[in-house]
Amino acid sequence: MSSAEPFYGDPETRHRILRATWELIEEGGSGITLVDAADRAGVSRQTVYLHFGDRAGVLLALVQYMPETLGFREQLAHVFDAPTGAEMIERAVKLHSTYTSKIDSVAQVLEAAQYQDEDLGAAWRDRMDATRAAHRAIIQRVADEGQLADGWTVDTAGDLFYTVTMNGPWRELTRELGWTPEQYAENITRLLRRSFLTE
Amino acid sequence: MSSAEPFYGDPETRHRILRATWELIEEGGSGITLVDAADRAGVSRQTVYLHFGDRAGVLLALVQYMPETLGFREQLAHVFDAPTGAEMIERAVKLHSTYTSKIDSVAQVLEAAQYQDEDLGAAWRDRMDATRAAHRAIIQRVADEGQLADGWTVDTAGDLFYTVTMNGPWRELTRELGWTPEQYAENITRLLRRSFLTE
DNA sequence: CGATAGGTTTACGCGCTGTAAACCCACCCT
DNA sequence: AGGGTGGGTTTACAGCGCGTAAACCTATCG
Repeated sequence: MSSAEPFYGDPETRHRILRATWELIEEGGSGITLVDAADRAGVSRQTVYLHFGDRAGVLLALVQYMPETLGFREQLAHVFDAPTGAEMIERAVKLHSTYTSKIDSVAQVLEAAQYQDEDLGAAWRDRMDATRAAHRAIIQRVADEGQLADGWTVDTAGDLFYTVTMNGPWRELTRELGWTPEQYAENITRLLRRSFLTE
Repeated sequence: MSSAEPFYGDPETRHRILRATWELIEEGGSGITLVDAADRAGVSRQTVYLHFGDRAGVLLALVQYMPETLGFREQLAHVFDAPTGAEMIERAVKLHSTYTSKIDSVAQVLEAAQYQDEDLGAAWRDRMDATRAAHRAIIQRVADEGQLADGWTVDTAGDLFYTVTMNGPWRELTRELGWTPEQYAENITRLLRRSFLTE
């Protein structure tokens, strides 16, 4: 029942629980337990329940908390400030790569947990939909400039852009195959430009 | 301790447990429990432990069982029979798409579970490495034919080919965005060909 | 006819989740 | 001073799934 509980308790405490959870997931992987998080936050387990209702509630809160504390909105604005569509693609991939390197551990846990809690799943899909819309908008810009290569529609290319730059491939390339985030950005950008843009 | 237990018990029973697990995951998603699997297989919970050691052991066995029962090797051979590298790419993507549509539910569970059991993680990585090698070999063939576009190395293009055709993007496109496996194959093929092949 | 393989039944301990209730303390208000 | 209240703590308990152990059943085979 992690549904939109209004404010409860000291925001400072809430803040600390979220940070603790975040840290723990980054360090220790997925097997994080509420006791761990509570301990790290210097708080009893029950306090966590007071603030977030249940386990999924904590993760749900993290979905908002992370982009906020990392100033994601502002960085995204910079992408849309780009002069050309081609430049937007490059900036978007770069942002995606650096941002993902900061949140991917948590994202991985969220991805897995989304199927076990309805609210959490909905929140996650919300973010995905927003991401997808942004990618589509970029392709739309490319098309408006007459630069979208033959064979693509805005929808198709937008969806491909969105899915190809999802966390899974990024994770595999950087974590398992040893690519740096910069290499990722460079090569994915090349892949996309060659496919989507007219010469 | 799901480590390579030798044969134990009736192979038929083993078979039925695996099929039951497979079915349940396909139907019900990730929250599958050993009781569920045992019940469906018409067997007691302890029998499952006798055959597979523990939960991870069942999934571990599935990693082998699925490609075997689906005749994956043979289909893969057909990919490598292709006359040209470009044709190999097309066949590989097509195979990937149809095969994934049969195993993705289970794959999703395996992906999630791989971090909680060492042996299972190793087995999963094994399969991933094999997949990656196959993709690389295809790109190598393209390069041998002098068809690899400027800017790519075999390694880089191979890794991109491998990661772009991972399950995550496939899942998102088909399950969430409503693409058919055929649309997926067609568009991913277009994406890759445009990027990797010389005109 | 006894041994063995393949399963079943019963039972137990463990860890994590989620809920509930009683209590504690600091602060504010009158 | 004294009562209320908000924010937390402590203790306790039920439930579920995993994993282990031991005793028992029953075909089959030499």
